[in-house]
Amino acid sequence: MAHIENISEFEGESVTLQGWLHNRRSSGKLHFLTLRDGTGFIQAVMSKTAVGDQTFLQVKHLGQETALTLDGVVRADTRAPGGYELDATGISVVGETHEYPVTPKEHGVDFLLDHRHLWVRAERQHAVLRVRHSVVNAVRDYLNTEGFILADTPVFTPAACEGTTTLFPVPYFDLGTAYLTQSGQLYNEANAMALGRVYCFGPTFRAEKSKTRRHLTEFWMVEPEMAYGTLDDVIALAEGLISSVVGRVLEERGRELDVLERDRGPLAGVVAPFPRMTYDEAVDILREAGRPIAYGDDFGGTDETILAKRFDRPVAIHRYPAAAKAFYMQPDPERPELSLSVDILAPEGYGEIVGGGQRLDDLALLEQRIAEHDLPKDAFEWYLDLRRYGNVPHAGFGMGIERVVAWICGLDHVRETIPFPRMLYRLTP
RNA sequence: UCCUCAGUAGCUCAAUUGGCAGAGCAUCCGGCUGUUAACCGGAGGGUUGCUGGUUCGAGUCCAGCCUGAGGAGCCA
Repeated sequence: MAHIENISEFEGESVTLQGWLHNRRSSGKLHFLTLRDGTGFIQAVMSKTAVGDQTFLQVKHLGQETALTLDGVVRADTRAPGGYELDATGISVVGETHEYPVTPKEHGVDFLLDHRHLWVRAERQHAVLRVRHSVVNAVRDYLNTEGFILADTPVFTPAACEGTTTLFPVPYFDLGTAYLTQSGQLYNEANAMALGRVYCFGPTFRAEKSKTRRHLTEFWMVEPEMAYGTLDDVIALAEGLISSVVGRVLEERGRELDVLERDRGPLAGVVAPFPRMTYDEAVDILREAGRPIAYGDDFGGTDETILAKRFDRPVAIHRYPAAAKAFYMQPDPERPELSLSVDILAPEGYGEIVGGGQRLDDLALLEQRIAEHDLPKDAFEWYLDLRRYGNVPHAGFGMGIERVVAWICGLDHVRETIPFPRMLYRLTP
């Protein structure tokens, strides 16, 4: 079976393509039909003499997104965007369509999001989702090759992983309220003590009332965790992972990047090692740039953009003040007020794509931090067991897939990087 | 939660000082043998987000509300 993706293998041959009519341009005796089949887009040329008057007239009245199978001969043509065209010899209409809403002209964001179930058929959206597929595959391949075991963590959780972030409550039979996971990390730590190097990869839910181009309420996150791992191990792993993912997209999604008109230059330079700076150094840079930042504050979106724009590849910022990070971060032994944490900021203003660090492994200090954060100690007893039995240094991070895809594709909003985005004011379709 | 902006034909948008509701695309009809968001000619298509107010007259001015977008905070 021929697909548009590998149509070059069929040059000179008769093929049948199963797909949908993406667009039609007609003259008196020629139809130019753009067909899409899920793997790509191709133009078919249908002449009146080749198919006869009756078929030619029928095709003239087919609407956009009509489902059809098209028979024809594959021909190389320099005028065609993909390098190949189809000389149509026959057509069979599978599903008629009239007045398809998402026309080839411009549309507003609200209209497009209301029609997301149809918008995903558009050429740009098709390209983004194929890039996402490659990103996800590259992540899994890299971690698998590095000896990580996939050990997925639960979506229903009994309490907050990090006390601060807002959670989505769900009624859970007779056991009261469960919450949708906001991170698999705590369970990852348990799995790492069993399997050594592990990762979880699944949806994550944040009920924050964030309404920006970088936020979804439901997003996908990959979280590797390493027993006997350190902060340096985390930074090295993240560098390897990110550069591997970018390399894979450049290798296998060139056509999609062309459709998105993505400049390859900034992506080609994304190779390890990445520049690194401490939180202290970052604060100095921001103050020199005139930002009124108080020492100890976390960085805002504008701050992140200023820092990231100084480099041609992602930058790792490490050793944040402990107060600015979650309760489970290991203190820096040389300066206990700092944490062995790291954020990696994507270039070109795309912000934080990775956050992680070395986990707090001192039982007494962990108990103290849980108390300081007013977290229910009972709910964390199992987590404290990890420090009681076979306790070792360990480290890990989380990487947000949608932000990575948005950056690689050069999009201005993460909502286009997932088939059906979930946002503060949008739950449908 | 706060700040800013927007809502007129299926879609994207115009409408001058408050004075007849418009265009392109889409749809329908016709034309064209190399189009790339094709083009050319014709036709149909309106509760101007909602409620109230000012006025001889409101898409336009006033008040309230609804919906959405961008940003802040927070985060991946």
